[in-house]
Amino acid sequence: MLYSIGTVAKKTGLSSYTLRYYEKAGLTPFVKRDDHGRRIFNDDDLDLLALIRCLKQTGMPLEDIRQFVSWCQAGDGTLAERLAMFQQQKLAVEQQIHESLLNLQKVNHKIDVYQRAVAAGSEGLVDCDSLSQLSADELLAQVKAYEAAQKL
Amino acid sequence: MLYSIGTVAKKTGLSSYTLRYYEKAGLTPFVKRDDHGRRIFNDDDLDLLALIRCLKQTGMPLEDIRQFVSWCQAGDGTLAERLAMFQQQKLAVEQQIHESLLNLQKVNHKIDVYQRAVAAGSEGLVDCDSLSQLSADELLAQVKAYEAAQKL
DNA sequence: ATAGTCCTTAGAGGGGACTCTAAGTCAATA
DNA sequence: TATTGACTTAGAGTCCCCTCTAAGGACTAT
Repeated sequence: MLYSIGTVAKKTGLSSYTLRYYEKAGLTPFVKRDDHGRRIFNDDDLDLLALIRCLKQTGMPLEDIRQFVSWCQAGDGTLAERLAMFQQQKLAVEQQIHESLLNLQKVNHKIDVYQRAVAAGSEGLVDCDSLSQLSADELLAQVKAYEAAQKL
Repeated sequence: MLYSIGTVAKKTGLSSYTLRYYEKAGLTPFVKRDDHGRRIFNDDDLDLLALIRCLKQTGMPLEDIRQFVSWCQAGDGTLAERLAMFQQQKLAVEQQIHESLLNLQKVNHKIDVYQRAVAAGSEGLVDCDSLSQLSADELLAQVKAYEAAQKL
């Protein structure tokens, strides 16, 4: 299957502006053109776009993604570099999850505090910073409950 | 205890530039001055800064944080708003964790693919997109192992 | 007493990632 | 045939969040 930029924009959630911007930034050198100079995307391109999207979501700068794509273009000689990149990105994502869990904990504590404050009618009546930490198990139980709810 | 802006910068990891920028943006109207006009932070201020940092980490725009701080300044009449804000932010953080777990899964899959490719010497020899999804339990086991390693 | 360090202010500069405008081409439809 | 709509390009503008500069004042150590 072949797709125009507009179709790809709808399918990926990236605007056509963004898709052209990505091309200019060297992220999508693989996209071909038709005989009128218009971009045509195929299914492999969509897969790679999805991967680019994933990497961007994990906080990787466009420049690093560009590097990765150019390694892909360069062929099998760059397999080790690509593996190393993903291994590093794995650490980054794990770190993000770690921080998000800590943030969730703080936010949950605040919800608890404010619920009691609303009930009491005043913030002064509740202990606002006795941050009774949840255990790792309790945190994981929260994540698990959430995932169950989402059928992840 | 009282602290100068430089001390606070070291303690919080926010630069003194950033601390002044936050004040200009209305995030820290609570910070007092000494008789030379220099900012002096107390321990409550550090607590609030830590909270601001947490909210920012969860992706909240500075403008929304400013709103929250002004609710705090306004007193008990705004408790419900603050509770609602944290409840909404809880959903945001849970969503972030959800996405991070999916990203971790994709990255892990890529690591697997590239490890096999490196072993085989070519990308062409391995199935690159049979994304054999991990179960939620396996994902959680990963998070748990990571947390155990970090003594969270 | 002189350098160094810290602070103040207003305002300019920068980076990342878009987001859009303007002017033009092309193909299909009423 | 005329218009609509999707596409092209280069380049300007925007948004968020800093990050720094310049010019100057005050304290601290040598």
